[in-house]
Amino acid sequence: MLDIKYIRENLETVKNAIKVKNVNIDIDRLLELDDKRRSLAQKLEQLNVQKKEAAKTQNHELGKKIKNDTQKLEADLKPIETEFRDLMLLVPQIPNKSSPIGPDSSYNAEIKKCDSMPKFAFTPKDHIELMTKLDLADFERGVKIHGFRGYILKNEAALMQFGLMQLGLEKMRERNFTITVPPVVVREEALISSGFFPAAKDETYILQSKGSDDESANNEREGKFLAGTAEVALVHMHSNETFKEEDLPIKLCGISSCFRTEIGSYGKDSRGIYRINEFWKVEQVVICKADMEENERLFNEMRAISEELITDLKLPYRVVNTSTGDMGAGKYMMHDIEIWWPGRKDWGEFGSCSSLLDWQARRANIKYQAKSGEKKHVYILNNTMVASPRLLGAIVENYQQEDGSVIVPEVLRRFVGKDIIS
RNA sequence: GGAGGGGUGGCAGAGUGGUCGAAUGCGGCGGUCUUGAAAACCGUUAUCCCGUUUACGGGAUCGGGGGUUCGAAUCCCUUCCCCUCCGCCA
Repeated sequence: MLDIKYIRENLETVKNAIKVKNVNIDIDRLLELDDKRRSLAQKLEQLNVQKKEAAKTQNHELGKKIKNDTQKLEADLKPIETEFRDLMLLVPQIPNKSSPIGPDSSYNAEIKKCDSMPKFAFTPKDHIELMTKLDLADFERGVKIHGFRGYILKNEAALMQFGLMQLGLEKMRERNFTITVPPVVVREEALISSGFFPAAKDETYILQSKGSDDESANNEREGKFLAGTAEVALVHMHSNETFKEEDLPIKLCGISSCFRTEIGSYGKDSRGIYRINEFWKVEQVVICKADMEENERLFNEMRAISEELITDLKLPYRVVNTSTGDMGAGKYMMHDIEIWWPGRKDWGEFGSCSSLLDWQARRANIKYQAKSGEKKHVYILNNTMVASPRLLGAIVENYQQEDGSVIVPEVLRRFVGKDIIS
């Protein structure tokens, strides 16, 4: 969310952001609603003054009339407020100037690439074939249980997955992140705070809470949702809180299962473990003061942690500066780290490092008291630490040998108990 | 799943229809006293919004939403959360 005052005063900037981010929102309608709501609110305030007077003198006649007028005005105001609020949630963050402008990922710009790319003396197989043959994954039975995009991770793959998570956690601990295991079943508020709702509602699993047989009892009940990332919890956990500047930055790490419907990408990556409905993730979220230099410093720091992990795993990777249309409405800037998958013969996303500035903080109402005394919204950043089993696919494809066996990366051997899977 | 109690300012805690944005205590800030500090005493101390704009005016807020009433922290409905007891269960 942006400040409505900022929107009013920087209309061209906001309109441009809407354009380059490919967001569908009628900004003129928003401004019209803003005018209406402010003028109605003023009238209501005046009526309230009169109401107080009438109540003091116990003037029933006048009071009734004022009450009537108030109710009429309120009835007018309510739908305006609702529509205003709904539109406000769709206004995107103004993107960083360095981000390439373009509607989709084809405009992403490579800004860094590792030194050496792998060379194979044979034609590398993809992870589906490798994992199936080595009994590391069972896709057929996974589908039997879950349906389309189902999978079962098995044997060394299962061990490696939690080894990877553990490696990520060790890096988080070294850097004094607070390690958490937050809820993945979340209320709607949490998804609005973190910015996933209303835009990404399609991608979120909804749970029926209780009393589902009894419609009358269920209508008012709060529905619950399955979070697509621990970011949801890590952002919302501090909603309606005010930090002291000296306590920032707050560095949080969340371990969680993640759930995504992948509606809208039915045709994409329909096999394997690249795009699935449930996976595990270790996520970083950092809350800092509203300062661009601090924001950039932390952004680079967070990205470097991910790069360090990939370097430990000796995987070929690159970093791309994500284009405005691909980064998501709330983001100020986003760098994707991509790993080369020799079997797929393509770069595959490992994770995204993002800064949203105060866009989430305004939704979640997270502030800090600056040393100067004034209260400001915090800046919030997030980055993937480990996402698995996707990462396993990249490992298997890169560490395969001609006979179909897979070497276990050195840093993972202590979790798997062997050097080679065959 | 059943029965009951409760959500009030930074914290504790009064207030059950008007005089309440809210007693009192603690904490915070400023001052008096003191060589300094403590104690004591005096004063002050919520957030948000709108308009005017250095001091200003007004409004909203007692978990959230709705209702009753001339008037709601207070009454009613609903929802969220916390606590106690019983039951069930990992």
